[in-house]
Amino acid sequence: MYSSELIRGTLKTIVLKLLKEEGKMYGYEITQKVKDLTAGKIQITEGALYPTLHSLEAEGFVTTETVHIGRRVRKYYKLTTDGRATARKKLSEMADFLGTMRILFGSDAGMKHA
Amino acid sequence: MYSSELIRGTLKTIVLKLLKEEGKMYGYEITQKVKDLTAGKIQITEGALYPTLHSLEAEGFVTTETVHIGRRVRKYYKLTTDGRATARKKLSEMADFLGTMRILFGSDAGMKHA
DNA sequence: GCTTATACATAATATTCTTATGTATATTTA
DNA sequence: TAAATATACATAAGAATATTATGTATAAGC
Repeated sequence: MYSSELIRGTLKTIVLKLLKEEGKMYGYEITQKVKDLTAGKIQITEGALYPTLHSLEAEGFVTTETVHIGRRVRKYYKLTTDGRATARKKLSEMADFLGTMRILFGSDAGMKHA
Repeated sequence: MYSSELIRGTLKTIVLKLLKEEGKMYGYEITQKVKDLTAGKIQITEGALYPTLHSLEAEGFVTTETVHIGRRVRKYYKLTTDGRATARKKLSEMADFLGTMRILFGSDAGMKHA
């Protein structure tokens, strides 16, 4: 796990990226997907995720659909047209930002898997 | 300029990195250096920087030396032994984190200058 | 003389996260 | 089969870290 301050600020962008790729996802699924993709290094907490999802909905970037699985409830999130535009913007900003970080921290930073 | 949320959490690490490289720096110099290195994309505000420097000092990671330039005052910051160890740790964490971000956002992310 | 740059600092506010707590169903394992 | 773990949602109190605004003062450029 990273010291949480680094992850701070990236959550919304991560969620938008996943929704853009997967079409629709529910909260718990998002936490597991991120955990998988990052080998457990990033573990999104529920206290952070659900408020973020709710705020994305309030901003009109996602719509929800509630599905019953047996007696349990799942709430799927999916991007709106606005949400797709925002995702594109945020993702391009993130790509640019990561490039800038690589300049700041040396071009070998973040290349462990190369 | 990036939407501020992305930069959030990286400030302390940026400062430690610069101090490690430059030996000693004063506050204003740090803001200019970061602005230069990032082509203006990251502009550290004073309200963020000075509290951060003060907290690094309170934690024992830097010492200060006040120098008079004419009638004006400059406060130089320099890493302690503890500070150097922390810098190493933070920088390696940052490198790892950037690698993880590149996995999450696609390996072309952050490679604009390649 | 006026504007901009240099150089420090702090306070009120906003944002975003952690930690703790709550509810409930489903599955695995001892 | 009882207990533990996993699935699945949610919110509230508090902490951390930034923004924005404000304050003080000297130096340089136009």
